[in-house]
Amino acid sequence: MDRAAQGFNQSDIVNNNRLVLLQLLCRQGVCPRVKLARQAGLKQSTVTNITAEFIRWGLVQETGFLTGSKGRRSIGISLNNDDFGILAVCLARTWFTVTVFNLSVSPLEQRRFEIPGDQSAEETFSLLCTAAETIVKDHAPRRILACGMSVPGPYSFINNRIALMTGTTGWDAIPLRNVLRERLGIPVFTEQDANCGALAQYWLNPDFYSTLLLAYVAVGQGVGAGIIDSGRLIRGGLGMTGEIGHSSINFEGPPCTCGNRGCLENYCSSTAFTRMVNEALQPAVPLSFNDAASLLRSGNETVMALFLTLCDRLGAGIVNLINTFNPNVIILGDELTHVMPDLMLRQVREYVSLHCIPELKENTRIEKSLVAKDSFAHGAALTALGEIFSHLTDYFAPPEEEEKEERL
Amino acid sequence: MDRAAQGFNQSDIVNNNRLVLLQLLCRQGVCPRVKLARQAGLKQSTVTNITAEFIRWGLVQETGFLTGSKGRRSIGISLNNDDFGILAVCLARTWFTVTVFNLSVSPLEQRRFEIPGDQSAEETFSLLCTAAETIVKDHAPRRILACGMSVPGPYSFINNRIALMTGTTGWDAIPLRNVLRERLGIPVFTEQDANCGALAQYWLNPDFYSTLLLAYVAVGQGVGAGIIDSGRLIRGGLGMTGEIGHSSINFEGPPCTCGNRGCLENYCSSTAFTRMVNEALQPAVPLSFNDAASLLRSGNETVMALFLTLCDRLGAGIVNLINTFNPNVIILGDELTHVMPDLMLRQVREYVSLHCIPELKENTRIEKSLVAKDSFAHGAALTALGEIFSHLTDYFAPPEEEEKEERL
DNA sequence: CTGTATTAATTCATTGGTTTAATTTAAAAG
DNA sequence: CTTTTAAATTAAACCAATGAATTAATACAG
Repeated sequence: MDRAAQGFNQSDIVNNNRLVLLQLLCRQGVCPRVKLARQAGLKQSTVTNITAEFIRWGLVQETGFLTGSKGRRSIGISLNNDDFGILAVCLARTWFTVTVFNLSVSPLEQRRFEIPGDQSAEETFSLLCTAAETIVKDHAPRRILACGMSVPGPYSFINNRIALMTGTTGWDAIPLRNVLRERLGIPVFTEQDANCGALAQYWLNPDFYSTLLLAYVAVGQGVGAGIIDSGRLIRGGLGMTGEIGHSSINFEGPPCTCGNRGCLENYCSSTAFTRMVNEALQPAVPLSFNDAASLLRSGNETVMALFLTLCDRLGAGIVNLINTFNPNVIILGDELTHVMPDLMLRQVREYVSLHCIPELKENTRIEKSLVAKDSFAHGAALTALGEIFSHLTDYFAPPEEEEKEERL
Repeated sequence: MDRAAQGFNQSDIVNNNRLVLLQLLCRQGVCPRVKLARQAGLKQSTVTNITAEFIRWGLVQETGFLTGSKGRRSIGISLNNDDFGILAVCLARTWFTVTVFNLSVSPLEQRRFEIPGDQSAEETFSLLCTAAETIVKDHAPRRILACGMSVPGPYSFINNRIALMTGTTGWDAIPLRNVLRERLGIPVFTEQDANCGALAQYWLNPDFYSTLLLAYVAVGQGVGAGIIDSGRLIRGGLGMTGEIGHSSINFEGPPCTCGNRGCLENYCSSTAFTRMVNEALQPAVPLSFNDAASLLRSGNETVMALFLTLCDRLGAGIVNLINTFNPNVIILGDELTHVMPDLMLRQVREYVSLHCIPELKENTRIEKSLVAKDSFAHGAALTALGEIFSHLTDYFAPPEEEEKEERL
């Protein structure tokens, strides 16, 4: 028995129907009203009513006629991608980006900043705020409605701080969301990177539109997963669902800082890769991740062997993920997958096909990102967009004021 | 961005509101209309309208006055537990039960049948059908609205057959649901046992009413989990979410029939326990699970040591579950947990507290079943009840016919 | 070139639900 | 005994989706 959330009233209907139409428009770009009606399961007259309101608000535009079919020509409508925008902030451990997107989640401009190793969290955050402010100003008069922010690792939703940002310090003390909102003067929404990745894959790849369960696995300095079940992110009790980096693939394995043994992250993250390469090659000066990645790409046999073993361990983690969630699709992303994506994919698929329950394996596609190269920023934008679409009256003039003005 | 399922219309409102009220009634038993209105977020007049309809249908009854408060005395209403019922069929590997429940999911009568080892699936199923038919007839004139069925292991929702019933054979060929529906003449709904367990815990323990993420772990001949996220079962692509028995806690562990190595089930299931006890004690005649369990209860030191290790392995699986799902509550159930529940609980909690990310651990309660002893049957009943509540007009006369009759 | 079938979009009265506000009922408090 | 408080009901108001009729534009058959 699924739980019915709460009692509905008529405003819930219209809010839901507005959301449905906007989501369809966001995915499809230009599209006639009939098509929207069919896809939403609504009547054409209802769609006419709702879109008329959107057009009054300036949120949606008629883009001209669409030809090709037999009967009366249809009028294409689409989200207003000229006057509005969304800011996406993507915070990683060694860099951050600020990106302005239009409402169809196409990037208009991205600015990237490296984070030097000796920079404090406060300094970085201050630069980040300035970068965000600047790019918003530079895009005037485009109205940036809200800001979405992708943060690495689990993010505590209780106090709006980053909870466990492994590999960096000082971020725990910064109330990211509140400060940024203050500086920008627009609502700010935060989501952890793996969830952003999952959102980007789910919403931006038409193939996955009706996927029942999609998992995005971010293989970076840690390993995290974002999981979307029937179109909804699974968040769990504290919003920390998907911390698979600290699930164990060997209960007798080496101890991890988290208290567990044999954590997946210790076998297959960019950190682990760098560590293993350094241990194997014993270079005079320790190699960075990029150095190790270059060696791998250049075909160094020792590094290659390490990488393949790493992929097998990742495969073990993925098998557990499949047995636990029964996803239709798993998408591998983040730093480590970008080094040799096809090799990794082949090796992981191979391991999975040998170790997974056949029935589950056959129904699980394992892919690299097939759409947005920059999943985290796209997902951050989608996070903000979802909030906007769900609370339209916070962003667009409620009709009663308009009526008053018309009488003057 | 959460996906809006589809366009809503007014009938969706009323269907949802009916469902909300029935779920509240099911949980709370007798309760006045005002309370329902407050909890559902609806106005009193709406509740009056909807309950009036329920009373016309005979689905709900007024039970008399409730006193105590200051103003006008309120009228208690509750589900009609006299005239209607639900049949729950619970199929395990060595036994099955048929149980008649009332609409508040209290068991009225249960009949249990053992399955001899040499009995074929067809024979068992035939006996099961007869038992179901008989108990329904014996409860006439109570109208049994539908039948819910709990089946062991993952159940393929594609062709309504049991897909992977480990430890037994022959079940794959039986279209359980269709045959049983034919025999009983009422709708039949199937759900796998771990999901039934999760449903029972979620709906029948008031403490868990607003739990964001609840996991029920069935430690029986295999290990399976049922996971409820925001009141909805997570099902995955094939309805096989929660097959954690075949997630690995040691990628170099012993091979499993599923193709993987070091599967959780091989360390901590009732099957594994029996096997380990036999290997350790080398008795002349192999011990059954019940024999092994008796030895454990009697304090046999060898068996006790094996059991504690088993609990540690289960703990490793639970830690992975916590890191993967971030549940608020984990409930341990099924066969193996019933042997020495408190000892198991203590040992698992201990392992978890030593191996889990502190922040997650502190926010996860680990419990044994605190309500229904017979979680699977209760969950089967809840499965059927949910279907009834969601499709009321299939079970109760639509109003237009009544109006015609009244005119005569 | 004309007529017909087809399809898209709009308009407006209707429908069917929730809600507002007023009313009735009844117990407790002063 | 009156007043206050609260539950339940009732009837009118309200509001979003809908159905039916209308307008508009196109392809295609003859």
